[in-house]
Parts: sequence; structure tokens; C-alpha cells
Amino acid sequence: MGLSLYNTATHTKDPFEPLVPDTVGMYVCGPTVYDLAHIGNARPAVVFDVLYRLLKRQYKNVTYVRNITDVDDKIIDAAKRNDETIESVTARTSKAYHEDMAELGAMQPDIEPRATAHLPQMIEMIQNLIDLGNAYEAEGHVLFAVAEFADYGKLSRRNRDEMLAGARVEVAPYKRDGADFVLWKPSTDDQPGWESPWGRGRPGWHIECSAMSNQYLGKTFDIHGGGQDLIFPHHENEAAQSACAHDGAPLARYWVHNGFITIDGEKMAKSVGNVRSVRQLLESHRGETIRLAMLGTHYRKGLDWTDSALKLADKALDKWYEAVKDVDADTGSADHIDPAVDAALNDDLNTPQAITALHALASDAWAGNAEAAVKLRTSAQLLGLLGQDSESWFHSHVGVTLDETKIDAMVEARNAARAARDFAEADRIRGELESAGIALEDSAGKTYWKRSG
RNA sequence: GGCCAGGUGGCGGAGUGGCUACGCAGCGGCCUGCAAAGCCGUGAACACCGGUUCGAAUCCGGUCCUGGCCUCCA
Repeated sequence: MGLSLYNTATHTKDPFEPLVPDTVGMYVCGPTVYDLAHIGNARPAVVFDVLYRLLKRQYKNVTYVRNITDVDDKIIDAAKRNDETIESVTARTSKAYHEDMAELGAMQPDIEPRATAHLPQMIEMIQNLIDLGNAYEAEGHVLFAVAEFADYGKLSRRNRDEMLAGARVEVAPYKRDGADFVLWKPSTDDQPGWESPWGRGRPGWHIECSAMSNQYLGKTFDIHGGGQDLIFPHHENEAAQSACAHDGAPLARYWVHNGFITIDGEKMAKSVGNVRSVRQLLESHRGETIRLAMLGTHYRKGLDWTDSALKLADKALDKWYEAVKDVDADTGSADHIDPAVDAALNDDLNTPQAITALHALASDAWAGNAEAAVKLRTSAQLLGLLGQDSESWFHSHVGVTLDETKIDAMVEARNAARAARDFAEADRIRGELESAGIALEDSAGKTYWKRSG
């Protein structure tokens, strides 16, 4: 079963063939580190993590690059606002990003380049574009000359005339063409800056991805991913710069974009005041629950984030962890992967379909099919789920108030009461645990407890 | 205004021509000291109007509605 991916460049689901056999390069636009990651930042991290896991299974050499943008005006603003240095803002928020993504079960990319560590490469590429006549210097800025690149607008399917007609911002007077965009801009003394042939300044937003992807993955690589909002202008501009700098070689072969998240049907935005940080969600939900809730909708669709979706995910995980109770967490062997899960994922990452197949396995496992339980464990791990022991899943919860030794003692006391047929006492203990958020389950001679609510 | 996605049962969510997923919730039952979980059974949908076809949620045309982008944004 071969992988196919919906390619924004062709608008069709295309069979995936790497440029070099057995070798895949994937570049995903990572966070601008100026604030805590919100769930919109988390979606691509989780979606491309699933793709990464899938690719690693099928190809020998997979290189996953996800950048960290640590030079940006939003960072400058945040530093001013918090009366904090820029380095402190970027160090603090990228650390938080790593912690939060790890909680969601997202693996670290192979390479995580930082923009500020690649200034020489960016400057070189910009100079190269000037030399080739694709960029020009004007009032301390360097601008990309859109008119010199015939394919500009192809990826995002828009033409320059329409864009200019719809433009809602003043066009800077030094631009030759209203659509020209900044490769380099001057910095004032209180802004971060680097020496360059055009004076002290800093890079425009798009150039870092072109320079860094070139360094780690080469002129043309296989998969370029990110959120849908990046198609224009970010990816359009990256593609234009890179193609011009590389004699027309296309930047990426498959462009993969995830859809947006809304909150209770509304756009998530600072102006609406409904931005949910991952950190905040982790206060009341386990990371794995958030991850499953995210994978419950196909990645290209809009995802409405609601409490009921989280409850659904939590419930499903309870059921699955119960079904794989007797299967070690690290049983994973490719032989046990369910073909239906595999097929669903290979079909443009159809995670909802894969989840359906997991439900079917859980049913079989519940019916006593031990092989199905093993398959459930190993197949779920393709989606980065069911990676922990069932007991630690059930016992883990946020806001723990009772310690486990005490719970175990109470469970024992209750079982003693049950054995003595003192059901009033047994129920009293059950009630006490319940009000502390602990649910008991008597099954097959053993009593399990788990966190509820 | 331009471009791009969508509109599926009470809710979530797959499905590109026929076999009417799946999960949650509901209803009836089995099981259980109680409970939970599980199991069996069950009702319920394809925005609207035309068209193509033996047959359409699925293809074509139109209408209405929703979201995103066009400016920083995952």
C-alpha cells in the first residue's frame, strides 16, 4: 500500500515517490518563539509527527527538519512588553514549546535549525538573488523582484493583478512592484541586527526557510508542510526565492498543509480572546487525550475544538487502554500492524478512518481475541497513541489529590469488606473514593481504579 | 470584490456511483452484592433545486449558507 498525499501544488491526491529512493526529506515550518504554543501551533506538530512516523516505517533515511524562528518583530515586541531580553524570550518559549509538544507525544525532529544561527547562509542567498537580478536594494532594504519570476503565484493560485487590486495596505514607495517582498530590512540600534553588505539589519520572514532547507535538505526536497495560512504569502515567497536562487529547481515536490482550528465554532484569535495554549489545556487534560482529539478530524479539514471532543477522546483511550491491559507497551513489531490502520494512514493520513479501525480492534480484543489486543497496541502507536502501560494511563491524571498508596489501601479495605459481605462498608469506601475522583472497577477477581472526571 | 475549502443522523466524523462506516449519546436486554466496563439488539443523516444514470451523499449545473486566505498568524 503506497502513500499518497494531497498536494497543494497540484490540488490532487498524488502517490508519493521520494526523489531519491529510500530517502525522504521533510521540512515543516515551526514556531515563532514569542509566546506559549497554542493548539493551532500544536496541530501541525502532531499531524506531521504522524507523517514522520509513517515515513520512518517505509523509508530507510528520513530527515525531518522543523525550524525555530527566533528573529521576528513579534519577538522584539514581546521582549519590550515583558522588559526581557530577546534571548530570554526565545529561550524560554522554545523550551516551553519542546515540553508541550513532548506532552502531546510528538517526536523531536531530526534537525531543528534556528534562524539566528543561519545568518551567513541567508545573506549569501540574498546576495546571490541580487547578482542574478531577482532582487534589488532600496533604502537599506533588499526586495525580491516578483516581476522577474514568471511562476510567481502558481502555488497559491493567484495572480499579481488581483492581489494588487485587493491589497489593503499601503505599498512602500521604494518597491518596484507592489507585490515585492522584503528579504532584508534595516535595524535601528535597539533592534537585533547583523552586519551585511546592505548595512546592519535583519532578515525578512521568508528567507530563513529557503536558506535552511537548502542547507539541510538540498535545493529540492520531498515534502514541505505547515498550516494552510502559510500557503500565501510565506510558501509562495519561499518557493519563488529558492527557485530563482537555484536555477529554477523547485523547492519542494509535495506541499502539505493542515487546516485551522476554531474554538466552539469561532475563529481562534487574540482579538476574540479565545486563544487556548497547550499548557493551559494540559492543566485539565492528559496530552494523549489532546492528541487523539486532534487526530479525530482529518488534517486538511477545519477542526472545531470543544470540550465534548476531548471527553470523547478520553473515553476512547480509557476503552483502548483497558483492552490492551495485558499487552506490554513496547510489544511493537511491524508484523502486528493492522492492515486497515496502515491503509487508512497511507491514504493521505486518514486518521479518522484509522481510529475506526482501532475501535474495531478494541472490540475484538474485548471479545477475548489476544492477537487483536496486540494489534491494537502496535497499530495505535503508528499514531503515537497507547505508548504507555495501561496502569500508568489509568492512574495518571491531572490534579492528583490522593496518593496511590492510600488508594491501594482503601481498595484493599473495601475488598475485605466485600469478602465479609459487609456491602454497606464496601459502598461507603467506594463513595469516598468516588468523591475524590477515583472510580473502581471490579473485574475477574481484581479491582482496578482509575481517575475519573 | 478575488481565490480556496466545506455543508452527512441528537453530537462528533469517514465515505467520489449500487452493499446505506465508526465513535459518543438514546432506548430494550444480558451480566453484576451494588456499580462500572463489556456484550447483544434497536431507532436515526446525506443543505436546497434541477440534470446525467437502470441506480447519486458520491458526477454535472444553479441557489443558499459557513469557514479560511488576499495584512502578522499554525
